[in-house]
Amino acid sequence: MGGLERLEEEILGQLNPRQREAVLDCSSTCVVNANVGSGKTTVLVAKLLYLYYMKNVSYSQMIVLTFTHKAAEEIRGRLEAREGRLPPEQLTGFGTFHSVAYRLLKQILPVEELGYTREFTVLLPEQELELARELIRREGYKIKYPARLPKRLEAAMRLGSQGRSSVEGKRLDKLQDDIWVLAGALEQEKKHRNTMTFRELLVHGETLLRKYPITPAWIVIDEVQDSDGQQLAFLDALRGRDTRLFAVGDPNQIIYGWRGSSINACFTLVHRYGARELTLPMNYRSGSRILEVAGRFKQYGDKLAVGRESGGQVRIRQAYDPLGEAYYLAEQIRLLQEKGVALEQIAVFYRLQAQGDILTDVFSREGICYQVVTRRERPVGETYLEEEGIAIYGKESGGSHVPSETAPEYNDRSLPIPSHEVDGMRRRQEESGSSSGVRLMTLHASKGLEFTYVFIIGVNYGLIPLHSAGFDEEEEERRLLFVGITRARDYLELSYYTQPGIPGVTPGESRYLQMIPERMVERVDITPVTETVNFSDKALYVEENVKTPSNPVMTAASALSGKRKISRHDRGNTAEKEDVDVEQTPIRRVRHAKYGLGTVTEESADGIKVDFGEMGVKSFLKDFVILETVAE
DNA sequence: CGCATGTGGATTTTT
DNA sequence: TCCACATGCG
Repeated sequence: MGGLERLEEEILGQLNPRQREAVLDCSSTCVVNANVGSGKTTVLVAKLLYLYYMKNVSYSQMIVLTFTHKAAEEIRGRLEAREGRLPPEQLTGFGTFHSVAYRLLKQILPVEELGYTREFTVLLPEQELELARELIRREGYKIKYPARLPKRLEAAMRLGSQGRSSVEGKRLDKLQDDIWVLAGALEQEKKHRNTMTFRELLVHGETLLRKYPITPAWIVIDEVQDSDGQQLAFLDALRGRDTRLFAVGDPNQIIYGWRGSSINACFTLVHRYGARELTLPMNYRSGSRILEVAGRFKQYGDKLAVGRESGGQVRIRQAYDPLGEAYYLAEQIRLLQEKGVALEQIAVFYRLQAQGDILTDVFSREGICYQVVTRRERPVGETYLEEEGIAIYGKESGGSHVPSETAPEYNDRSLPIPSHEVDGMRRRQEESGSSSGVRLMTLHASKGLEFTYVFIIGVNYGLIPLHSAGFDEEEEERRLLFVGITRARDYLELSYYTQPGIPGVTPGESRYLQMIPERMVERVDITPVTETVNFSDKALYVEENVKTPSNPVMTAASALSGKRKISRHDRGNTAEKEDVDVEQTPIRRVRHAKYGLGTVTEESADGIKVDFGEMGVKSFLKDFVILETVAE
């Protein structure tokens, strides 16, 4: 008895009262609203331990669902840190929605009923598209908007045959092409080839679970706020009569509404199952100033309780344009680095991936070590699937059965690493000191991470919130900024462009920045480091910039150490300089890899027109073209 | 074929 | 708001 009590104390001892309440909860459905930094994963793992030791629920009777492999690994890792290594057969219910569905279909559910065999494979999105193109070629389907095939096909598949009849003949269907026929044929073809997409893992899993229910004792879900309709339906089918459901999430961090259903999954669960709702208050990992600012963007639940202890700084800064911003950041980062700050403790967030390009460009030239945090261009899903032993279409599944540790080697298929990343890595190796580099990422990618210094750039109207964001999306944009802000531990800097040079982006600060009371922030107007150059010519720019000693501006480093040397510059002066520079446009000769030598005839903020003589006059987007400036 | 007109989609990312 | 693509007319 004493042993059991000691064990309970060991599991619950580290928790605060609210966390403890969540772990002890035994309602049939419980939704925990976990604020940022409230110890969500700690609670989740404690819950699993508590169920195992105190409630005698074996791990194989639990289904533990996450959205990403990373999250699944973290939970398993923390559990195993306490439990020692657990045999995989006990953990078949642990993993992402998709991997759990996969295992059920492989091992328990009668897939034959749906026209599949146990040897089915998973069809990756690109492969499905390839299959569709093959069908178009083979059957001679006429499909309009070839460039939009992925989206149109997805819509057609989602709506299915019902969607077809409901849309047929109406305005939506006036294109009169074979997209519906293609969708049907593709469905057949996938069954014929014994393969299913990620989505179909859940769809088919749901269908079969409804007919052949399994009854786990507990279902535990991490980050519920991210689930879409299909995942909730799968969950509903997975849940037996006596299954208890424990879901943890944060409605303030719904930033993926655009790819799932627009309804909030937390609210859906509460309505559908009459769930008990609990709230975990925030721990003060961020400085109170930063929390105060974050509170302006919080939409659900209690106001953030702000402790009295000071700490954490928030600054709002004006930047000239994206290039000037990049050089400013390079400077700031160098100063922080000189102060001994580890580069991986510094992060820059932006709204669009394209905004990262100019940063990588400038950082490379300036010798700043960086790392772009993206998942997009790499076959991460594939890598993980292979590690989990999930059979992928077109690759030899080493036998009819489930995962074995013989993972075949197809690493040669991995996509090429973008060159800027190679640069970053090379620099990383050269500089023996820092192991990684400054983190550059979209606000979306920042979710779940934490840094000492955070710079959020381009907080202009038209970027944050994004210009095309409608009324519904607007709230999500606000949550996106909330997520970004709450990643900062000690220092947060928000900046906007006065000359964004991006279509649809208004000069000047976003309405969101005006939502922050002045008393919470310091405002800084910094004379752009870049004001003296025609920003179209990056190469030229660098040369001039290197020669120019940098302005004595207030830096993030000095701000934190208390030394303040703000230099506010006279605006009239700045405007004059700008005028002068815009007018001087020297004749420039450039070289293009394909068209050879040419003369620049016209140039705007993001476009450039070059006369290549016999090859003709070509227009390029500056972001994509590589032009070498030729000296005369 | 060239041109005018209309329409729908744009950005964020995981499995 | 702007851009790419489809369609229809001359």
